[in-house]
Amino acid sequence: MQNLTPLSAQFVAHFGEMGSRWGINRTVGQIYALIFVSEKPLNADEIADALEFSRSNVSIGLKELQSWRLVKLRHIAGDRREYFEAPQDVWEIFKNLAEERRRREIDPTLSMLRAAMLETPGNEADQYAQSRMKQMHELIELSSTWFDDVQRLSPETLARLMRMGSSVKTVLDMTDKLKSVGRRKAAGDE
Amino acid sequence: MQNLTPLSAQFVAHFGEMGSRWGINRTVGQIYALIFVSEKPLNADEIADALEFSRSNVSIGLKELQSWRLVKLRHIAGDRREYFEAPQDVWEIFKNLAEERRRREIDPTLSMLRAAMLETPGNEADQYAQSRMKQMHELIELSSTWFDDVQRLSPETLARLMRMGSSVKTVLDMTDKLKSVGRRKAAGDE
DNA sequence: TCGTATTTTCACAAATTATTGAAAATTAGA
DNA sequence: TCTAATTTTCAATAATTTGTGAAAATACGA
Repeated sequence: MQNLTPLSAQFVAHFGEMGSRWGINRTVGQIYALIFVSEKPLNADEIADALEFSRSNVSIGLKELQSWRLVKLRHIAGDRREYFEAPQDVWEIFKNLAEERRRREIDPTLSMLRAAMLETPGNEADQYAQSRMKQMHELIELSSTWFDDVQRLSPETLARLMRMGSSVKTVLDMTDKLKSVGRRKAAGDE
Repeated sequence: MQNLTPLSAQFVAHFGEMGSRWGINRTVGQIYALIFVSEKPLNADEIADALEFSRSNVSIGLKELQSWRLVKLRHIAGDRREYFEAPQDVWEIFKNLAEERRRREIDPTLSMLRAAMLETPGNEADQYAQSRMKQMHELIELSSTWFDDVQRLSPETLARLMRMGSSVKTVLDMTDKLKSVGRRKAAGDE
């Protein structure tokens, strides 16, 4: 790799290797890694040059990264070329990625399952199959609306929640107790 | 697909199509779907038969699913063949999957980043690159220890937490207030 | 509008991954 | 140990995905 320090080269190579596990390809992984660690935005030629990929390959890779919202297009005054950079805030990156994955990997399944819920099972086996699909549907629905909610929290709140770890349970229990007291004060049990 | 009701056939086909997005292949996706909606455990021949795959392909697919901990091997009395089933509890499935993904898709990156943190940056660009890697490392570390913690919660507690959605913030704030009162009572500020 | 810098598309070649049938290995009883 | 049922491996081929260079399209300033 042209011009890369060992530190960056290692990072780029790792992203290349992991790319396929992450559902992007080697090239795309490397391009992203390069952009991520670069202080200033890069143009396609710089990337092709640094990674020794063909210009067209870089073009396709950048399209792919844009579709994942992993890179942002930037224009630099007095330069016609398109420059790319990764968002500064890693939380933003995380959220974009999660959203995009959800859109591609989860939502289609959710609608398939919703449709399956509406069918009338034809026999005993079908009835079981549908009940399994229902369980899956509920789990996915729950976790994805939860994700929606959490996503709306500020990075600070989110980080706070995470640092809290499993002690959320204690808080949850505490809240329950308070709520039940409130309920008892206000009216009878439901 | 041999013997499958339209409902199951649709489900199986969907998992086949989504497979590649999820990092497994079409065959593996379909095999899993079939096992998931089946009331009783299935053996490899039944699967090959139902999906019209070669026996060897099914064997490879089942190995793959076992490595993901998505299917469990079961033996049936008086039958030498190996039978496979999916865990009953969808939360268990979710957790297994998440754990396995983490092991394969996140942990290797975490160690690469840890190693990168130890290097001494050679120049200004390297210094920036390392700071970016540090940001990434912190984010991943935080979310994965959080995941460890949350995973230890019972399915009920977890479901409760999720249903709570964004109102966790309120609870968090409340807790902070209580804690700060406690601190003030006990000693001075830190 | 033209000319040029830049990006994108596309057909093909290369590489990788999936699938198969047959052969080999394993397993459990007789 | 031998036999038969069952599972796994493997080499071949098929299918899919990735990467390239050249050509086409686009965008912008003169």
